[in-house]
This record gives sequence, structure tokens and C-alpha cells, in this order.
Amino acid sequence: MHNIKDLRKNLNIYKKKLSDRNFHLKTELFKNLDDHNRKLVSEKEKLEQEKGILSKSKDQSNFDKSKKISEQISKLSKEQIISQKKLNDLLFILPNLAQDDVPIGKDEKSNKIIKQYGKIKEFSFKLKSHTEIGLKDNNIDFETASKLSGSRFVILKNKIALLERALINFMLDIHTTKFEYTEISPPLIVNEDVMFGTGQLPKFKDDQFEINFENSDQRKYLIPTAEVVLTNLVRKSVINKNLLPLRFVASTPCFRKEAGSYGKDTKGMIRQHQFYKVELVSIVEPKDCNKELDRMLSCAKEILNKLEIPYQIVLLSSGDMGFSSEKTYDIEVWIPSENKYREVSSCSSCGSFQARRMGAKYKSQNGNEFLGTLNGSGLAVGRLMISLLENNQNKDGSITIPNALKKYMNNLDKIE
RNA sequence: GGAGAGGUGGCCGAGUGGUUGAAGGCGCACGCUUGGAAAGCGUGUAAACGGGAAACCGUUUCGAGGGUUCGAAUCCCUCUCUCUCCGCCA
Repeated sequence: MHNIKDLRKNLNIYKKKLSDRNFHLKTELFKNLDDHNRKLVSEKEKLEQEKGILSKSKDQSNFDKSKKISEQISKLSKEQIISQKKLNDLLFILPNLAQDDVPIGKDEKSNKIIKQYGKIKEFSFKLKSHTEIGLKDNNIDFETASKLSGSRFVILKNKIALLERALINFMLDIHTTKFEYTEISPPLIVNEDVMFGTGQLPKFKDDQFEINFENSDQRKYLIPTAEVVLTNLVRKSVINKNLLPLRFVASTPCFRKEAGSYGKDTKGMIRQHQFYKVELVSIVEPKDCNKELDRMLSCAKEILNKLEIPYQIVLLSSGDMGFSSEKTYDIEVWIPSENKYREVSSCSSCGSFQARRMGAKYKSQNGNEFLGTLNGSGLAVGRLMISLLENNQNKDGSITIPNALKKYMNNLDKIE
């Protein structure tokens, strides 16, 4: 969410920068809503002031007058609430602005490849996709999963299930011990306002799973990413500056409807309704956002370096970034069967955009100011596993376990 | 699931219809005091929104929302969270 005073003052700059994000801001509409709202607010306050003075006296001769003013106030304030709501409806769906060094473009075609790492392996035999690999002993079982839960679910078995668990523990250990992230085991169901805080609501309601609790007015949602809970750990609070930066890591299942992608990636584990992800979140002073983004990116890269999987870093264009982001680097791993790179991580700085939605502040010299928030996958487990299985496959159908992972795999050298 | 008790400022805690944004304390900041510190004394100490170049002014906020009243932290209703006891359960 943007600072409305700043928006008001620099309306045309915002219009231009929002259009870089594929958002068309109707400036006239905004101006009208805002002016109208402020007019109502000031009228209301004037009446309230009058009423305040009358209420302080016990003079009965004023009671009638006071009552009339109360009625007027109540009418005005209903109007004002409606106008505020209209204004909010517009304000709440404005995406964050891109930083100046973000390439301008309307979609992923304008993304910029920053650097590629590792060597893409040549296979001397006909390579298998992860779905084909999973057919062996039915260790990656889509059929049973769909019987139980429908499409876009999977059941992992035996050493493949172990591999998933191993990757999670491997990543958590690195982030907690080497990079000083605090491990969190969070709830997977959150309230509506928490989803609003990080920007999943109201705009992306269709991609969220809503949970019904009986006898409750509160809407609850399954988290689509641990970013939601980890970032909201500081919601509605004022953090002491000397506690910053805060760094959190969690491994959680993530739940997504994938509503807009019916025909896309229907085969395999690439796009599931439920998948594990190890998520990194940093809470910093806003001035440190870019420095922290670089640090976070290097934490995520470390995982792939240790697993010896080829990958590339991509700087997303203004049109391809997520709603709350001001700058995003994607990490994409090599998927041999598709002969292309696929996203396993998205590291974003959100500046104060989310903090403003959450009411998350820190004490600074100039009083309480909004924090900076960052989030990044470190990494998405399902896709990482796909990449590992495919890149490390051998002619005999076995999968070589990278050295760094062996101790997490009961010291196995290979999955036979 | 049943019964009860609660939610007040950064924290603790008074306050049961009328200048209460809110006593008192702690904490914090500044000043005095001191060789220096502690103690002591004094002063100050919320946020959001609106107006203003600023000083500053106005409105709102005592878990959230609604109601009663000329007037609500205080009375009523709904929701929410915390705690205690009982029951049930991984």
C-alpha cells in the first residue's frame, strides 16, 4: 500500500510508474474520490467539535440541539464510510512501484538474465523426465493422489519421500546455522487481515483456499506461502531498532488454487495445489532493503551451489513482478527434460509496501516509521527435487545423491 | 463442548454515565545535583487521520463492531482473544 499523501502529491508520477506495472490508474477517479472523502471528513469533524462542546455542559436547554447534531453526524459518517470504502477499494489494489534499476516491460520477455552458474550436463543416453523416473516402483504416484484429492496432487513414497524430507532439513540447517535465520514453525491457516497484510488479498482472492470455521465471522485461509505468516510476525507492532534485522525461515506446505493456469503444466510436479517450500523473510530498516536482498539471494544460491545444480539468476521486469514487490530476482534451475530453466525461488524486496498494510513499524530518530520487508524462497522443494532427480539420473535408472545431501539421506550414495 | 474471570497508553495498573487522552507507578528522554555514577529533584513522554510552509490546531482511538443516551472506558447486544476449572481428544 502506498502513502496516500505521497500519492496525492505525485499523482502523475504514480500513474506512469503504475503503468509500468500494467496497472492503469484512473487519476481523475482517484482525485474525485479522495477530495470527496476529505470534504466529508472535515464536515463531520466540524460537527463533532460542536457536539463536544455541548456535551461538556449539563445544561438541559442544549440537549435538543445536541441531539440534532448527533443525527447529522451519524448521517454524515455513514456517507463518509461509504466514500472511504470506495477510495480503499482503489488504494488496496495498487501494486508496488518498481525500483529505478528494474527493467521496464510488460511481461517476462523483458526479464534480464543476470548470470548463469554450473555446467549443463550432456547425457549419453535417453534421459527421463521426473514423471518417468517416478514410475519406478510408483514412487511418485499421481494416480492415487488424484483418486484421493483430485488433480495437481501427488503422493511420494520410499526414497523419494525421504529425498523431500532430506532437502527440507538440508536447507533449514544451512539457513539457520550459516546465515543466522531464526527457524519458525508457523500456523498454516491465517486470518483475512494477515493475507491482506502481505498483499494476497483483496486482489488475489481467487487463488486462495478459504477455510470455514463454524460459528465464526472471521474468514480464514490456507497459506499460499510461508511469506504470509513470517512477514506478519511483526504486524501491528513497533520494533526496537537495535533488534533489526530480523530474519526468519520456515518450511511449510503451500496451498494454491492455481486458478489462472488450467491448461498449464498439467503434467508432473511442476505446478501443484500443495507443495513444500522453505521460505526466507527479512525485516529491516527500509534503507537496508537492497543490501538485504543481495544477501538473501546469496543464501538461496548457496543451496544450489552445494547441490551442484545448474541455475541462472533473472532480474524480473516491472510487468512480471509480484504485487507487493519493488524489485525481484528469480532463481531458475535447469530442468533437462524440458530443456529449460524453471523458477525455484523468487527473492523480493517490498520496501515499506507490506509494512504499511500490516501496520509494522520500528522506532527511529524521527519517531515510528514503517519497516522494510523482504521475502524469498530458499527454495521451493518440489521443483528443486525435480531438478535434482533429472540432473542426477544415471543410465541404469539410479539417481546420484549429491555429497552435501548424503548425511540427510541416511548416507546413501544413490537412489536405486 | 460446559462453567467462570478478564482485555485500559511502551509496560504495570486506577477508573462503573459528565472537561478522563485517561490518576498512580515503572520505563524512556532532557535538565538540575555529583569528582563520576547511583539515588534524589524537576520537566517531558501515544497513535491514526484531516488542515497548515511551520509553529500549531481539529477529530478519532480504553480488544473489534453495533446499540441506548443530550453525553459512554463506564450500561446493553454480537464477535474476537487471553486465563482458570470440568469434559472430550491428537
